[in-house]
Amino acid sequence: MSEPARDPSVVTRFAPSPTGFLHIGGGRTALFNWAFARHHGGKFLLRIEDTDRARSTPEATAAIFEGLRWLGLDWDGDAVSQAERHGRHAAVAGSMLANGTAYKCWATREEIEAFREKAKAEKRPPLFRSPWRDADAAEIAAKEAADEPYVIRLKAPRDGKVMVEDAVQGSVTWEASQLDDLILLRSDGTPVYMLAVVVDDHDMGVTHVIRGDDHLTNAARQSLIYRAMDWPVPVFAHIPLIHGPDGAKLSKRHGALGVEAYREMGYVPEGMRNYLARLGWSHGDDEFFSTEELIDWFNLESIGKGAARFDFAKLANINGQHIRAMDDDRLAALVLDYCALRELDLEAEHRDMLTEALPGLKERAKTLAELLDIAHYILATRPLDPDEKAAKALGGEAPELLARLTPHLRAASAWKPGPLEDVVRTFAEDEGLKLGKVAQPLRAALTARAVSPGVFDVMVTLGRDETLARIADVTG
RNA sequence: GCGCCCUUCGUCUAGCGGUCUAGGACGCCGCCCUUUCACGGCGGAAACACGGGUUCGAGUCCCGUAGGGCGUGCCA
Repeated sequence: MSEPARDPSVVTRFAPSPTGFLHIGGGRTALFNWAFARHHGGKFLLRIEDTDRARSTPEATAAIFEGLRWLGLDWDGDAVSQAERHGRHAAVAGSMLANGTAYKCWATREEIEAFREKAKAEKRPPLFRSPWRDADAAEIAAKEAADEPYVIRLKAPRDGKVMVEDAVQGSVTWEASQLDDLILLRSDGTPVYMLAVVVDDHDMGVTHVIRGDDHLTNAARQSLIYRAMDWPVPVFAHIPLIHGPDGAKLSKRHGALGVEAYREMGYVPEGMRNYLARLGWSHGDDEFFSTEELIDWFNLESIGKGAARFDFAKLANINGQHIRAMDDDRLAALVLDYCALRELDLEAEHRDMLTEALPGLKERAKTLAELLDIAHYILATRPLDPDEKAAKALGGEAPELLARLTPHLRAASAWKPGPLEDVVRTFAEDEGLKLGKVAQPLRAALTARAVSPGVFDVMVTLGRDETLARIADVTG
């Protein structure tokens, strides 16, 4: 199968505003940009849109870094701070003033508001049409002499069409009359988002802008700024947003969490990357794939246009598949990291037991949280507190049965799965019982759960003394 | 209000005019495997929003309708 040619000149970027955490939707946008850049062997840059000073704190920025690192999305070079580039933004606005693609506007907020109200009342688009766009030189000179505050606006075309070629949405067209003379520079001299993005993307050499489709209309406005500066317009790719299970906007209750919340729920980076990639992008019938495959396969053509709903069940499944497929060293590292995150202090002994039991545990867990729960028999100390199902398995004749089994266990030739299984099987046969009838109470006694890895493995992990002690606890 | 975008099983999606009595995955149901739970295997129910065109032929192209999303700031 022939894949599209690689293009090392590709430069993508992820440009979040620091709101205190990396939103899951932002995580996916970052992933797409990253995967696209890595696929082509190009660059993936990071820019923090901290233009809104009030909301931008070092902590908020750190949270973005942390989220990206956890997801395994490495960026090239240092993150760019948009706020630090305000001088450059203002200079560009100055250039536009000079080349006639922008103008100074002294309209007051009241004037603008009144204009919009009137337009709405007359059922016209509420787009402000500044009288200063075509004001005569004398009027402008008067204002400038008076040193009154002004704003710099883009001189947008009033006629014709504005077209954006989008790699995902196709070519999208607006009537020029639907676009207004957006403000480039505020009256306090600071740039507005629309200007800052264009200048930064241009200066950073961004070739592909991959972002949420809530920016589609912005792309039209931004393309006007590119043209005004005679800069090449990057390739736009507006990807559909992620919706909640009910089809409405993603809210806190169904997944609009920071990626760190998923980390806390026990999802692993491999699983998140796989699931997020499949939300809006596909590669034939492939559902489960590695990050290497994602990079190899990722393209803009296979991004869908419709919004995708977030589905925890599928995320859990994909995550479980990755946990199962993971090699034990990687999994052990993730488990220990997760314990630290949950502030679980593991004794060295327990850590070793956990590592040893990983093969049996990972088959049963969809998340690290589940894995730890199934590992309860390792983490808990005697006397165990059986859950409901385990208590049931320990009822009736179970204590007597286990009491009769105990001497056989003591006499086991070796404390290994094979010999132990032989002992229990022989015992079950002698008792005229199926293996399950013995194994289940045994499991309950040893793990206080009805679910665990194979009992014989559990016995080995626990060791002879602990195993016998736990059985003694229930046989009295 | 105006503009732009979207619409295949419950969900994520394949599908780029005939190979679609629409394929895969998750979830769900049943069976098998089995010391539990999982895993795995087998099978099942389940979708082209609606209405018009175009065409020999439409899930695939065009136009409406309905529903949904986004935008419409001296926010980003």
